[in-house]
Amino acid sequence: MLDVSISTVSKALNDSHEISPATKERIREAAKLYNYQPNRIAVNLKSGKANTIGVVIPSIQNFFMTQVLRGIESVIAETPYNIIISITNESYEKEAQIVNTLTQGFVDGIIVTVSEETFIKKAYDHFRSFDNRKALLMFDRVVGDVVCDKVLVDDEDAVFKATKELLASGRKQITLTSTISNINVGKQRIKGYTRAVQPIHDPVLISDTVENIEDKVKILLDQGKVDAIVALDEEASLASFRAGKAKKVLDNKAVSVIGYTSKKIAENLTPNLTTIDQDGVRVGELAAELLLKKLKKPLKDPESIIVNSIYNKRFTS
Amino acid sequence: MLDVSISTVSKALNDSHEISPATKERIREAAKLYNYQPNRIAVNLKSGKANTIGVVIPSIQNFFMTQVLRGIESVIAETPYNIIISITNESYEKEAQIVNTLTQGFVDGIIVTVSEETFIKKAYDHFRSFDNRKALLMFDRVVGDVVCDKVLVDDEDAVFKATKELLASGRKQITLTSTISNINVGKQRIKGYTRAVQPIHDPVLISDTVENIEDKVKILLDQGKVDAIVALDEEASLASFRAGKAKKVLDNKAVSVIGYTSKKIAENLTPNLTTIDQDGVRVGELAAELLLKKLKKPLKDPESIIVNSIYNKRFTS
DNA sequence: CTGTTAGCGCATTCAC
DNA sequence: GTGAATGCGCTAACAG
Repeated sequence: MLDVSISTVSKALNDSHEISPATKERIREAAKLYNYQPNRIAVNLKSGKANTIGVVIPSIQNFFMTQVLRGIESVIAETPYNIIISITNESYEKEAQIVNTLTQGFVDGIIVTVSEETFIKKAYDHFRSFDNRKALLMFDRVVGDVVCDKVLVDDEDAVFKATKELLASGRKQITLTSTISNINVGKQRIKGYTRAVQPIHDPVLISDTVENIEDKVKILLDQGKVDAIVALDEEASLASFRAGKAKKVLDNKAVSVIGYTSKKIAENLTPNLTTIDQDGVRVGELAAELLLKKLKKPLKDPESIIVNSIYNKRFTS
Repeated sequence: MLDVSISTVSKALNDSHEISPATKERIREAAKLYNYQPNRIAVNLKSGKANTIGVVIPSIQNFFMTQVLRGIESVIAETPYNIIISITNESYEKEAQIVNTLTQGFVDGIIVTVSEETFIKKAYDHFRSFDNRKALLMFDRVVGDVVCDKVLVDDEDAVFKATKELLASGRKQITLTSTISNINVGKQRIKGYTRAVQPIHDPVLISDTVENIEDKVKILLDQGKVDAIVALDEEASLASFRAGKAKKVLDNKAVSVIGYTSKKIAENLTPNLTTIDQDGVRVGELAAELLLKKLKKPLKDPESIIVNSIYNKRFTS
């Protein structure tokens, strides 16, 4: 149309040194005028690269995940890579489908938190089978069997230490509540709790739905069998908190509740909730950095990094 | 390798009627064995379709957005389409870049909430310029000038009604707090508030950062110039709430706070927070349905749908 | 400095 | 019922 060949256009737009400044300028103007945009799909197909990394997570309704996303984004923003996020809703089928789709040309690598159903089914083939040249990194909920880079949180240790703190502050009957016992993260945390209380008393585990946790905690409180609760996730934390409020044992400090909750919630509750804080942003940053490293040197051995949590005491006693 | 041509394989895998059941079976087995996956990029390039819709939002750190995402996903899950989500972090540049990338072959249509910076800059070209055959839908924060399908929330009306309720319950000095006055949603809500209080008293607007809101509300409370606060977003709600708690005017019901907050937060605060609830899931569902409709009939005239909010009273007085 | 050609991986006519 | 050839939009090696 402008009396030049197609490849000249391509070269001009890519600022090739073999095109004269004059024609470059003409072509660029025409491109702007006609609002030409190179078809990324074709570029990807040709180059075999996507310049995109995929993030596959079970849910977005939780503070930790949004923090991790922020961390990933802050790192990736400094690179030419784009991010696409997909949500599995804790479904194995959806996870497998998404991982397959993404790795079929859309992305160069993926960052994954494994869904609950996948853990229950122990079905990990979708992580093993895809083209080895795609980079894979798991964070938070990882599968031991699958060989890949990993970014972990010190779940067992963090809960162990937090429980110890409770014991040190004079608590004698500590109950654990959880809605996430099906996934390895939950199991690790239970280990930490158990290891801490074992010398003092038998572990008391309430591993159930939100509603049932609230009811069961109330019963235990009525029986006077609890003076502290360790909650493993936000749902369990709030259920335990509500039970304590209902039984009026929180404001007078008869019972302490500590849990995994966002700062925003913990600080606005009355009384404030003591929490175990995970550094989600750091997890995301490390995950992104590690993946980028692997993208550059695909042959490197897989690494695992552990990010420590912080015990954020907000009660007095 | 299996003594058939490339096109036979393609047809067999796509279940073409021109291939004999026998060879189909052989090819499928081989495909499974070698874990063959058709390259989606190539398929897209060939077909000109992506079977994917893009969701572009400014942030994910807020309950409404996660609800909308759930709504979108529940609808899209019933279709052959995939979803990819991208976050703009309220940045114009990122938004423009993402919209351009996605529409260059990755997606068939996009669902967008416009970022704050884009509103401030009034820079909407990236929404106008892309290929008309891509479908575009805006929700929540929409640009009046841009012609496309829209799903809106009844911002002005909802705040108008809520403020009226406060007045009806005997409140006489209502202050508004907001961190979102730069975007049209915030402006609409301010209109609703103003329209409601105007007959009674001059509007009092605290439009600031979270920290400043908390301080300014405290000052107003000290001066005895407020007996109710309408907060336009979660940050403002919690800042106003903390100020009220600090001044001990909430538990004795001297002051009412109502705001935009997730149920999870509202119900666990003491006292519970009265809220204006947006039906995010419904917004997402409608957005997805409308976009799918447009994908089928690209020539239809743009539609706008308004989703009503619900006033969820949790205080007594 | 510019144009011709081939090929990325697939689906789809059109012959056979 | 099967295979050879063409092209999706682009880049890059090669000629001119």
